[in-house]
Amino acid sequence: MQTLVITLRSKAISGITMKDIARIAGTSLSTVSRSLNDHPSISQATRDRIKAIAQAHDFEVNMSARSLATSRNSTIGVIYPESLDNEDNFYYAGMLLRNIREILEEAGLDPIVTFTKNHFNGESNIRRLILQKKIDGMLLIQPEFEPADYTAIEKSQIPFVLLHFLPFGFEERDVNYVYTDHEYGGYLATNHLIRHGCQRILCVTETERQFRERTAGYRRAHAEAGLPVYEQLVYSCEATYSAGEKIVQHYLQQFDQIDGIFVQADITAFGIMEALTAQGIKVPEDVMLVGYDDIRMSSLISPKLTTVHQPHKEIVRNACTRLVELLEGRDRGKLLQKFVQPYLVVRDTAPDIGNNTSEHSRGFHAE
Amino acid sequence: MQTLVITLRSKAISGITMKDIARIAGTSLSTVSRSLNDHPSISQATRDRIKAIAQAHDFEVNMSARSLATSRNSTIGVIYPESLDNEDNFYYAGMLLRNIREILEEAGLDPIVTFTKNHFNGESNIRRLILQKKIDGMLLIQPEFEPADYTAIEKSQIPFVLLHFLPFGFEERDVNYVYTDHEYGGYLATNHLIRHGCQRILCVTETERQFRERTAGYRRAHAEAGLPVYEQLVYSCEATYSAGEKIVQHYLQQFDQIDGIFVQADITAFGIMEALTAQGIKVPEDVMLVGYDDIRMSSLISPKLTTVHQPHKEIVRNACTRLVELLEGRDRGKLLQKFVQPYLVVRDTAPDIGNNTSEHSRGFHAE
DNA sequence: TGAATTTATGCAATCGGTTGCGTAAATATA
DNA sequence: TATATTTACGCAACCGATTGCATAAATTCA
Repeated sequence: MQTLVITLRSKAISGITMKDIARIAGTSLSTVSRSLNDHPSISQATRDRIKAIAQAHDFEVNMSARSLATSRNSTIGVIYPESLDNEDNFYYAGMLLRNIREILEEAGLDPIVTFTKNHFNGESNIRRLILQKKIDGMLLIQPEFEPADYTAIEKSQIPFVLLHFLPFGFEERDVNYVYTDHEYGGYLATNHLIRHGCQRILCVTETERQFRERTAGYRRAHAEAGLPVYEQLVYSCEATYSAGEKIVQHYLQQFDQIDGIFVQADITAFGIMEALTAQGIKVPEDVMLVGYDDIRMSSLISPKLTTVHQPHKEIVRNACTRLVELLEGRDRGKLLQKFVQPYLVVRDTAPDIGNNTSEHSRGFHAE
Repeated sequence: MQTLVITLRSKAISGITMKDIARIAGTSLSTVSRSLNDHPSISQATRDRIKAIAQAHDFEVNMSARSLATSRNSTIGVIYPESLDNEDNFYYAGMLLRNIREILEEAGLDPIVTFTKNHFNGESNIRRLILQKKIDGMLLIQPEFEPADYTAIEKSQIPFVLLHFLPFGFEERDVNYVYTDHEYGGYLATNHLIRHGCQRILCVTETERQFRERTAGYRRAHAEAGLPVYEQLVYSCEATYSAGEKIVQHYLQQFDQIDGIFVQADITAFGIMEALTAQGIKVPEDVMLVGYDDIRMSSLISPKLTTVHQPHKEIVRNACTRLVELLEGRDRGKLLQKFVQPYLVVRDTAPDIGNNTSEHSRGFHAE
């Protein structure tokens, strides 16, 4: 189906400019600009008149022109590793992005998303974004940095906030961040299992920082309860579904001893549950299980997963609020280094003593 | 922890400009611009020399300036309804976005995402994006349009492609779109059930267009097989998890008759399976079940879901390719109105006759 | 009422590129 | 060798805003 398209060479039905408004209002261009930006030195009458004209003509400021003149863009870069965007982490990245968009919108900012690849990538996206002046602030969701990237960020002097991840060594640097108290999350999960009678708790972890911290919480819970930690029960592997099946295979002989599992990623928990079921091992009757992340699926499958919930919204809100502060030049000297507290969501795989499958029963906060 | 921040008033370590390069190279500004843009009327020698200088100084073009001069932005707007971003559809939206980002990146374009709210929203995001000149093309993922929005789009004369949804009436308009052949998807699913002996197939649908088309496929499969369609078995409801539970309740008395279910959304299928299990009805032994969407979860739960897969990547690739064409002014007269073919993924809830749970066994394509 | 302020507005430079047009130098043509 | 072309580059206008500085008009003060 072919169509004749007549391309008008006359400038399309594009919006009017401030110059046009000036002509209509019989004022100067500067007056229009100042009126629309609520500059104080404009009389109320003129301001109103000009705003009315702008409104009547559907005027919207040309952001390129404004950016060029002010070197501000009202867009901020959201940068996260490509690996956060894989099928298993999908929900996770989406959750963060969704909250980011929602909160930035209130501040009149647009997020522009880009990735950092894991494999080295000479032509760094970050550097490009900064130099092209497309962004004037950054939300960095990065477990670690390419040295070149971080150098580019620092040299650029554009404001940024780290969230969700905290690369090693950054907790003491003069950097704004919002991070979860994973040690406490690990403690909550393990303590829950111990309080419900578990004595030999398998701990499925990973090598990244936040997992190590969860394991530290696992240890603290044992210590507080006067229980020994069996090192062979601490198992490190990728946080994927298929890893869960391997783990069950690996510990198959020991499931008469193991009475609890703390899996530090829900997706892995699913793999484990599936494999356990296949082996005729029942959750929670034979072994209790607590996950970490509280992804959507966890409340849908059966039995529903008891898990540690990370307060994404709180993380994002804190980070965005701080970033906006920085963009507006407020409190530049302040430093936001916040740890948010996760909480336990008790469901079926490790139910509460009364066995009431209450949703969202919050754990105690650390402080 | 307080820190002393010394804000340098000297213009930060921002990049150099073309003017700087011109000075260094001892040429005019225009020559620099033309060199970097590979304009033909520049000698190879000059071009190389200038590019070398640019490279050596980490030059990146200031996009605001370029946009202002050319009224092009190399960003395209990705616009979808907020409802696609809810917890149940999450994976879905993420899947599309992910593919979009990947494909646009190859073309040197940045996506900028925004939503349309369902509740009326005078201050339309679309209009703002267009008038502010932040985007020079659009990917529209919209089941329908606010009249005001669509008018703004048309008047703006910026290129756009519809994908994934096709609002009523648009199939015959001079509009580029990529859409799935849902009728065929519905046919595939139903035909699979019928061929495996199902005679009374519950059809769980919804009111939106794509669902109606799936139901049309359901009817065609019946007609071809010479089977009657029992209208009371066609049930329309929201595509959510909880709806699934309600449905089982609603049809509880009839499950001695019903031998197959075609659920037009995987997430609803999960709700149904859960409720069926609770009632002691077994899938696939007592009733076979085919879903639609092939979300991640479908291949993870047990029994694994037989479902219709929509080829997101193909949809997105077609749409993006066409959009890039339009942006470059190529084939403006052409019209891309493409239907992509979904295929059936046979898994456990409606296994193949040989009962081999082969993944990704493709259905036959319609043409 | 004249001088000192304050208020409201305009002028013009600037942000960093792109591009039509003009022209000198280099090359091809007769 | 004189002329016609082509090649390579510079000039200057322009894109649409913002903003420091100057100034006319309005207001306050003495």
